[in-house]
Amino acid sequence: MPWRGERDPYRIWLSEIILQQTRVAQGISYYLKFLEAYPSVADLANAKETEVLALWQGLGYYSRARNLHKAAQQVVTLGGQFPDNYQGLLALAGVGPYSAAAIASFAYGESVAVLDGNVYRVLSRYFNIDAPINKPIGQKLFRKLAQELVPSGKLRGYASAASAHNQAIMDFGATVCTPKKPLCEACPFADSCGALAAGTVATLPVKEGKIKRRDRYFDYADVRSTAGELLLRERGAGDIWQGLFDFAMLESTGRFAERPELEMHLDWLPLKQAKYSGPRPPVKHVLSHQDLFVQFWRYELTSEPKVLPKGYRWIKASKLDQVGVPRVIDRYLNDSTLLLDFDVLQ
DNA sequence: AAATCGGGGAC
DNA sequence: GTCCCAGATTT
Repeated sequence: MPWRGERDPYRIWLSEIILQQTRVAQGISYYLKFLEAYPSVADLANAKETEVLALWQGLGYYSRARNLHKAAQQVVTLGGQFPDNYQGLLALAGVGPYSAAAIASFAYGESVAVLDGNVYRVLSRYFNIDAPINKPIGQKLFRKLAQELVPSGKLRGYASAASAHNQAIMDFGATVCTPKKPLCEACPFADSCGALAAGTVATLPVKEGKIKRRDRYFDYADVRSTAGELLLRERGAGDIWQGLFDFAMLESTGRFAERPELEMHLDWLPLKQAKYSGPRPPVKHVLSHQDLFVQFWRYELTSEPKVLPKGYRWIKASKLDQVGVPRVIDRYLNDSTLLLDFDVLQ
């Protein structure tokens, strides 16, 4: 991991935000990309939010990117230096208890416990605790326990003993005390593990309740101008993908739309005179709380509207990398390119 | 206290 | 299909 042993708070912060609810393997390339684009926190603060979201494209939980940008500007306001303690770090946008503890211990050696999915798992098993880790009651219990275990004092080669401890317990959870098939035979704590003795390893940690999901149906219009530009719309607050760009669309309940419905909904576009194809075979796109059923229609205009509604803009295909688009849109665009190439070859 | 916010990998 | 990931924020 490129951030291993890192002491620069900017780099630690960047890695921790990227790694929230994200596997290390998925985050590494983004970390390197961001570091190259924004070598310092000031560089990040001076960027446009749209540009930051474009770089974040594909990583999900896009509020992290918006808060990353916002926090960078907070730091610049503070004089360009990161807060040097847990409480100060907690005031930065997108920095919660976990990230503040990670930065405070790794960069400054503060004796504060990190509490992430790994730590919940290790502690719940070692101490055989079945309190729910996704409820305030359980989280309070584990926070107290985790903090009691953090050492104070120095340790050669680390920011502090606490820093090494935090790093170690997360590494242990990621490599030995894993969610499925933990390596109990090779575990150095097998002799004193409460869950192993009680036979409850496989049931811990306990998570209560299940998330509610809902189905949504999107009919997207891939509209091209006579010059071959794409019509994109910036997504606003109050829904998924805030700050990213997708196409003009119609959402329907329980089913896809028919072509007349879509064209009536987009009556500010001269779709009747356009060269039309579609719909493409629908795709299912799964989010944490929603199953999206998405269908694409393509229109090549023969004339463009004089003005576009708020949020809409024309974008050249060559400049698509300057805005962030949802994965499902990105996949469609890549597939379209392949299909176009195929048509050309025939 | 509960709901929401992405996308991918392992099983 | 299910679960989980170096969680945070809003309601």
